[in-house]
Amino acid sequence: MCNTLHMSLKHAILVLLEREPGSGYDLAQRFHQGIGNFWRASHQQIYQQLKALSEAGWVAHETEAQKGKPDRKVYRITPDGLTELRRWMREPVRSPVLRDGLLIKVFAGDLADKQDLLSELDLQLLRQREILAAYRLREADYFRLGESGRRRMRLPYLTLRRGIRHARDLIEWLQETRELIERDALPTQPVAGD
Amino acid sequence: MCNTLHMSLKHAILVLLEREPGSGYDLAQRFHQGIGNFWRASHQQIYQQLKALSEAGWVAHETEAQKGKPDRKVYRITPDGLTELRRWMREPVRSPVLRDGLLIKVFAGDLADKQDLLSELDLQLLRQREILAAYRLREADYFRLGESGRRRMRLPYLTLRRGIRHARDLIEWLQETRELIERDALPTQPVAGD
DNA sequence: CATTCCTATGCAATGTTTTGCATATGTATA
DNA sequence: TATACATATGCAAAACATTGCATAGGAATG
Repeated sequence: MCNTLHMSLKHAILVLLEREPGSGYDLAQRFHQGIGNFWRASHQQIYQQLKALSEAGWVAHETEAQKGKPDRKVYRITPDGLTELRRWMREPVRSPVLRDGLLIKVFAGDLADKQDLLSELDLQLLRQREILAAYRLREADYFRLGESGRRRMRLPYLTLRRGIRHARDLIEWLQETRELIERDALPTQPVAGD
Repeated sequence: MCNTLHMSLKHAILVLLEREPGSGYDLAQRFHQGIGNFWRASHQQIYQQLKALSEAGWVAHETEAQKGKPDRKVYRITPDGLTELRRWMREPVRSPVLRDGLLIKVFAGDLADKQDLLSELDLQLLRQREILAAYRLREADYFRLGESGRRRMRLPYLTLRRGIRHARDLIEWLQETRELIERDALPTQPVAGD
């Protein structure tokens, strides 16, 4: 178990637990917030991985009884887990998997009804604008922090900047692409810049 | 079999076969080229999916004997496959999975040696610059096409534009992030634009 | 008082992707 | 003449991810 080189959901979990111990439920929330911008995981997946991490000895837990609510299992990273995390940090990352169904649809757009394709693009525009708005709120929170808070949250904020840029760039592409498809037009210029 | 709603590697393969029949090997090449910019697949995966697609009746193949080399199985999309592909084209896409280990490392950068983190960023910069250069060559090819060729390749080119933008944007982020980490500095302004 | 949502956990089955191996020949390079 | 690389296919096992279900009580809404 856990003998393959790259694994990353496990390490994403270890990173979160290194910052602060928490239950599977907590982790699911935190994935939905911060780290979830660049690594998504369902609660089932998190519970499965916590089990595997326990078996590997990289995390440990204590059960906390709660009145009314079900018990919480509060996980924390172990010294072995920290060692493993540091090892992983030194190893080069694999390039992220690219899997965007929307681009397949655009690529093969001739097979679809033009209106369908346009509404798909509109839907994505809507979603990305919502995502960007949420990121902008978090960014504003960051800039309301004092000097020391900003220093402490510097690295997470740098990853948020990546998310903001990504959403902003995707929105621009969606807009330009939508317009070209609607007008049945060809792009006249290469993508600007570098 | 094949009863789940969203599946996309299968559909990416169907899209390629709709454009032109080919063997598993051919498809692996084509993934590496065009569609591979937004959907990557190893040859093992392609062979597995071709088998599943055959069993579902969405593709069919004939074996072509070759002198010297092993036989090729040339796959083509069936009428049922085309029906399925059109159905899939009308269904909304799931949002792409985000899984970027580099961002986990930046997020948790305090655990790592600063030099390690910087060289990781440099490595990514190098890779992305190479990717961007390759995209730019393909873009130049596109603009050398005549009016009719450009019209025919319009949609694939629009997806290439997405790739170019993405690489360009990532490079900018990598540069700015690298510099901030090197200088131990805080970003002074929110990400510009919208 | 019924319905829905939130907290909190998890199993079982299925589906997808990766990893590691295996085969076989032709052509080009050192 | 070794060695490597490109063509061409695939199996088996493990790892990873998704889907659907299940439990259970409290708090809020209608």
